[in-house]
Amino acid sequence: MSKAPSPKPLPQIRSTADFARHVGLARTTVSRVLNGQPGLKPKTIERVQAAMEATGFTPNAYALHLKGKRTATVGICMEDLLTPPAVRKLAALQRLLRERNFASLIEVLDPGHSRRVVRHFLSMRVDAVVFIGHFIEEEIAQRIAELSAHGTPHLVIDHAGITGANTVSLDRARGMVAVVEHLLALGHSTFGLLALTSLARTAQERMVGVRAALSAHGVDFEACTQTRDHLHVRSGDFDYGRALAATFAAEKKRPTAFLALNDEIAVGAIHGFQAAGLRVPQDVSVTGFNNQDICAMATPGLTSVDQQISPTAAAAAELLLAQFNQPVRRKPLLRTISPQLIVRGSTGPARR
Amino acid sequence: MSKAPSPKPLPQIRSTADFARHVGLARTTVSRVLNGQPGLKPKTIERVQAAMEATGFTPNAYALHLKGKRTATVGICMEDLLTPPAVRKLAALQRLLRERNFASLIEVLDPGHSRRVVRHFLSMRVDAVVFIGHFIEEEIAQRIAELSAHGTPHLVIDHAGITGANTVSLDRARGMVAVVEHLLALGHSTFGLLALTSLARTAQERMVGVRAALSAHGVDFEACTQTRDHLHVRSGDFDYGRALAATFAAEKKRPTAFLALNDEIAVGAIHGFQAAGLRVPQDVSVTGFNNQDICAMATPGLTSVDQQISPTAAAAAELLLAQFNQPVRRKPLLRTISPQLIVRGSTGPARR
DNA sequence: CTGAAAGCGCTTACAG
DNA sequence: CTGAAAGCGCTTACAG
Repeated sequence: MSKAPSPKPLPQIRSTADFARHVGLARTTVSRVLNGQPGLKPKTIERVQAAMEATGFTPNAYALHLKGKRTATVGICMEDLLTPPAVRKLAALQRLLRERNFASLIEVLDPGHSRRVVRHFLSMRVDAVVFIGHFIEEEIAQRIAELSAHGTPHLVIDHAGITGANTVSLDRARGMVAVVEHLLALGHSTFGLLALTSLARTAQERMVGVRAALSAHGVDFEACTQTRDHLHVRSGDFDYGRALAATFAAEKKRPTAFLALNDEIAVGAIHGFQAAGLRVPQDVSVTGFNNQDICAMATPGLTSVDQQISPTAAAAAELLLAQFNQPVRRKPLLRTISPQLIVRGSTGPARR
Repeated sequence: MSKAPSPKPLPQIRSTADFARHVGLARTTVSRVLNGQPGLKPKTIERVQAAMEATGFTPNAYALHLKGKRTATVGICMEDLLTPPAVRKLAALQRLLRERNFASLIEVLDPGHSRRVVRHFLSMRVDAVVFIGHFIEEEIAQRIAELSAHGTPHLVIDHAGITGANTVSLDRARGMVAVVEHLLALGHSTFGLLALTSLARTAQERMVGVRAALSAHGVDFEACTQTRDHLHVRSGDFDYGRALAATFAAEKKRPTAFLALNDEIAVGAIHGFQAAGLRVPQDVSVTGFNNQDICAMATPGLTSVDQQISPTAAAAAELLLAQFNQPVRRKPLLRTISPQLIVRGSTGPARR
């Protein structure tokens, strides 16, 4: 490490008044330049800009917005920052907002803390509040009602079905329809469900798709699906998937196709089956959900359902802008994103 | 979807003046309650708090901080939001800051845009600016100099060696020393380097460790290390790793141990070797770096180097607080985190 | 282009 | 507990 450079002792400029004095102009004139107002000599503009560069002066945003200017800030509530698909949506949305000169305040929303976080956002006079992930339904419905009462736009990404909420969500049922039809086409007629019996909303949405697809093809749901979810504890998804697969592998009559709640569980299941001497996809087919990076890294590659991050973020940005332009609405704005099945090596023809 | 609940028509309360009128108290009194000042009747406090609940009034943060109160905000510049270890550090640090009642502004720093982002943070009068990731060195050094001139605390996480920067960084060289010693102990004496010849600082740091460990054990670096990095284009890391492995696999005399720049490349390499009919670790050992989730999901599990996220975040929070308490410093604050080798199935005794 | 003034929503002495 | 007042750093007419 080399030494720190001695910081140049800049004149302490803390306000436009200080700054105007430093440049030798009126405060009003400086303000005009800063706000790009017309009727100024090019020379004056240059002088101010040069002084900005030299001194690094930045007008106090807190004073600026107090005067009523839009804060151009969006508050984003994240379920957590450890779920890759959620973070990818965050990244994509933040990029779109940045392009439109919106800054974002990001907070992780621990259960029960949403009120505090949303109030902080409101005190920051955000132009909108976005929720990304899955939350406690009543809690968020409450927050949405408060935001609506305040006239603050909002948007929920991923968590469908919240009363009164403007929502962008993935059609998970449709994703599972695609999975089931893919497997039916490969000749499968018995299905193992991995973690799909969860009471979580996203699991239930998926189950709707599974049932619909099976019944549309004249297959009896009860007779041809099986689960062992209750036999293991879901601590880590990878291990849970492996344990579920181990259980199925030890049984004589087992399904030929396995549908997992997500990619981690699916990859765990592949490991579990392989460890038990079964081949994927020759003996059993396995599918995931989310199409994360790990799908490509599994052996064989994991057939999964892509969440379509870019279209999701684009729809989100669109719904936000729509609310900025026309804040008061009767009906919630709803947008559904269609997922896309990505077929890889983990699914193959059913074993006869 | 059910209908939106008709939002209760709250009286429009926009300021403490409105609010005080609504409660039937003086503005000053309300302000006292809000700031927890002494000498107030419990009844008054209750009345105000009840009204806060009922109306959802939140004092305007922009007016509040204008009066000179600390904004209790930290600006965080991220290299990107798609690198899992960086996001995990962000999540851990944000949690620690939140516990101390600091909010965080998070921005992705595209190359060349750091000035704009940092100026935005300064206009928001953040208490500190944090950089997480690897950046263009001169660019960030420049920003740090500006922040220092402004008297704004800063911290760089991960990018070691920036002139004058307060830094928390992983001792990557030490991590590689651990890897090399582990492999030497297993009897390996020839090493394939996967993507480690990159000019990126983090790669060079790792190479320092490799060289040091080898020479400490009397092994000639030139004679016993090989690379094929130049033969392929690094577009995706997984594919790059696979391609590099395929090249090595096709050669007769090849190293018995392979050290990858990161986990993705290592997992790709495992796939590449296995596709070529080599067994891991019986024929070749492979190591990664970062200890991401995918290490457990690979077959066999990937021996890797853990970044020690929690200690990193803790050190970061500590250095920030130190600066809040004593803003002006001569020497940059430096903290080094020791990584930890995690041994899994991808490394085994060298083949005779 | 300048300068004096009002106002944004808050806090903080200060006198009652 | 109340009320009038000053001030934080900005913008925005307004008269010169």
